[in-house]
Amino acid sequence: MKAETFKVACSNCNLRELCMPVGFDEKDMHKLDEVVTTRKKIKQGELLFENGETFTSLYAIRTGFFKTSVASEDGREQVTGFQMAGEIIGLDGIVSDQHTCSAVALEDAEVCVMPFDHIEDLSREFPVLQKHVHKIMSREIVRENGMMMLLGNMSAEERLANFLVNLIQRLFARGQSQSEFILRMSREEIGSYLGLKLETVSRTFSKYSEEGIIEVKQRHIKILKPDVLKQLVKSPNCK
Amino acid sequence: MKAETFKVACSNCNLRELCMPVGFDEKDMHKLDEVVTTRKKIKQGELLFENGETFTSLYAIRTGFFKTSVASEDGREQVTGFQMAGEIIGLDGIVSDQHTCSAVALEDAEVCVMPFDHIEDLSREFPVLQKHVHKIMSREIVRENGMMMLLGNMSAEERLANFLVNLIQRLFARGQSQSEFILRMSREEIGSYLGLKLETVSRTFSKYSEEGIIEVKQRHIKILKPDVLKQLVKSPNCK
DNA sequence: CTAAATCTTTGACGTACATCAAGAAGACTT
DNA sequence: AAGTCTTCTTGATGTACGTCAAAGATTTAG
Repeated sequence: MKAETFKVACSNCNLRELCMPVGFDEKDMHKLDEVVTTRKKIKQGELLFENGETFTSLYAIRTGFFKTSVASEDGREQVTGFQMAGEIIGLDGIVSDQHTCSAVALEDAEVCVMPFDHIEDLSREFPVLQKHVHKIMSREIVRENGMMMLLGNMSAEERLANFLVNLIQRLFARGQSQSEFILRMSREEIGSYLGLKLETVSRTFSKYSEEGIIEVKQRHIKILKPDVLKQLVKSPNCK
Repeated sequence: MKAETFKVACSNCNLRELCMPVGFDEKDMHKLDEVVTTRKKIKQGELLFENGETFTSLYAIRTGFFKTSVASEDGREQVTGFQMAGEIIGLDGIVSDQHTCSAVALEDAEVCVMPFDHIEDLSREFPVLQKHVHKIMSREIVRENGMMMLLGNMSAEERLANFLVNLIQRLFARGQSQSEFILRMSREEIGSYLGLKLETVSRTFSKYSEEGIIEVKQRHIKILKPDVLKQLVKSPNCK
């Protein structure tokens, strides 16, 4: 059940600053529109791509929310990231021409399909696009370095604080409320991402709640003391 | 104390198949030599680059062995990788024009310095180089996804088995003995990489040793039952 | 509107790994 | 060759988080 497709352009996309390079003049901007061939709608719970699937395209998220995950031989799942509007997914597929993780929509979503061949062709023509692609990939590498720090060194409390602060920052960058939001993922998915069990995630939420740092009602989160939360975060030290 | 530098070429480098793209003809091959400006020697214990340092170049390891690590605000260290001959380091620096991790030589080493500007210029000219750069970055992303699985889901025994099997495979690709080798890193560094304490690493080595899977004498490792070790590895499932 | 299914919370208890500590084995120094 | 330092091993003990279980809360199905 493949979702509908549309023909669209980056040049007048309100997310452009989040997902595409700046510094294009009018003329080049329209050439850049060629990066995106179509849009695609993904319903909640559906796969955008799956482990093992042939890699053809990167996807820019226009609306909605995704999780990516890898699976071990014996079926354990590790959530490797949560992605929202303006973010690019599919980079894992480049190395071997097939995806090594799966991407599932956690709410109804729409993505811009960017065939990687187009991206490569255009980025030979436009150095600013080339640079941008490199930065996107490097950013992902740096993010995962940070996740290794989190998974290898941090306590449950630090992990969850990290998770929440990161979420807040990304919501802020999108002009959404930083103090109140709805989690798109289950406790189990948060746990998988943070290397914890769902019970531990739940207990840690409760602990923060008792301490008056946040207010939790199922998936509704209200941040009462963002500063306390930020103090709990010992993010990788960038000089 | 900056190390000496040399002028050299990829075209006659014995590691080319590990670190550079194949499918170049004679003429292009010599253009590719421009990627590497100089070589640089790094003594054991010295830094190749450091967190916070301005990013200029990627480095291809010619000889020697490195670790990369990130540090948290409060000083905890997370080893993010061990790199050997033919591997490329420095990708973390691209996104913000400064390095976010540090690279230390664990034995005397020599690297090829590849200014990233050159790489970008040349890869606009040579699609095969462009593709190769993309694959290197994607490979690192996939590797780190695997590390997240390891750190988030695996027992100490699985982690160490994973570590050893990975090491063996990379030694094999370099024509070295897969059954006997010397670890270049301390128990503490292995522990940091695997999200364990050095005592746990040591105990797990001892356990494998008691079970006749490996022979351990300090940093000398002999693999007696590679198959048993491989069975312990539940690597990410690639369809 | 009721029933079933799913998700979340909370409690009681277990365990894998961490911590603390001390000795042994190498590795560098003079 | 003796002494110092660092790394590694092993034991005893502690603890943060996992596991198991049951009772709300919420969503979906009929």
